[in-house]
Amino acid sequence: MEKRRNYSRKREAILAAVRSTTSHPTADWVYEKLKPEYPDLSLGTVYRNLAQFKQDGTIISVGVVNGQERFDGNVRPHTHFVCSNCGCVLDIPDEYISSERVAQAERKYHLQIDSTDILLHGVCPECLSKKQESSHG
Amino acid sequence: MEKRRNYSRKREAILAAVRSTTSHPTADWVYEKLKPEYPDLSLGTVYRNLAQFKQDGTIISVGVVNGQERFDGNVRPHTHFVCSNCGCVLDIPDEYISSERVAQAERKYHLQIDSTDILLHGVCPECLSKKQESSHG
DNA sequence: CTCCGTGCAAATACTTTGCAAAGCG
DNA sequence: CGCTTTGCAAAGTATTTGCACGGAG
Repeated sequence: MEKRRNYSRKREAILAAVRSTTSHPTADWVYEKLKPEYPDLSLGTVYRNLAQFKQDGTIISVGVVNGQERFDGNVRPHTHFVCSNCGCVLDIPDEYISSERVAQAERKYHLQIDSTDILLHGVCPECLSKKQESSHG
Repeated sequence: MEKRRNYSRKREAILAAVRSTTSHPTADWVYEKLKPEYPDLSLGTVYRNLAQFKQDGTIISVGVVNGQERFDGNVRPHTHFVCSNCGCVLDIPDEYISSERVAQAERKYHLQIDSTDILLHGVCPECLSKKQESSHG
């Protein structure tokens, strides 16, 4: 039933790349990052492996930002912030919804809830300070 | 500065279509729904108007589900649930994050937060009961 | 030797865009 | 009339997939 999984150096590298950053990378970012060390790496492989990791729960998907899916190697519950100005994705360490409330919602609405994603949208600190500067001019 | 906005029967129809349902439609759904009454409607127009409504805050985007952006005519704060089995999007009336907590996060992390989206992932009631049935067989 | 993993390129799928024509004010 | 909106079709972009070959067990 379970599919056998062979070792692959590239797969390891892809996972390591996602885990190496808090930038919530795209498939293409991972590809570009690994390309120098793995010149024959192909984008399809990156996509295939990311999809597999995501399905396994080894990584999570933050969602699609500006048309590109963003991944996160940090699978502990936390919150994400997306800057509508520069498109960056930031981690917010706080967890705003307790597992009790999730369990409550499951009962109340007859759902099975597997994950809880919170996405805040707005302007990041960096973009905020740039805006302030320019408004002084 | 503000761009002038002309009346358009099709634009009205597009907004009405999104508001007419709680299915959190895609651009294509809106297009197909209006096509019979507006045979010369084009998909590009639907995309253009949805983008505009979203920017105006007249509608909101639930996010991208299975590669397609889902919209919602209900702009009051609420929560969304996405079924990983059938892809449906359900409204959860509850609001899990108070505006006080949002304001707190803004101060704590030096952000400007414009919207708070909560996306629960799991299995919807309908798919749950189907699974139960089939496990009896 | 037998499957799994991959490169490559083609195919998909959704969304965006340029342009000329039609519509609103 | 001037600016907005649209249809149409082409282009753009991210992602997926088929297939033959190289690699792990």
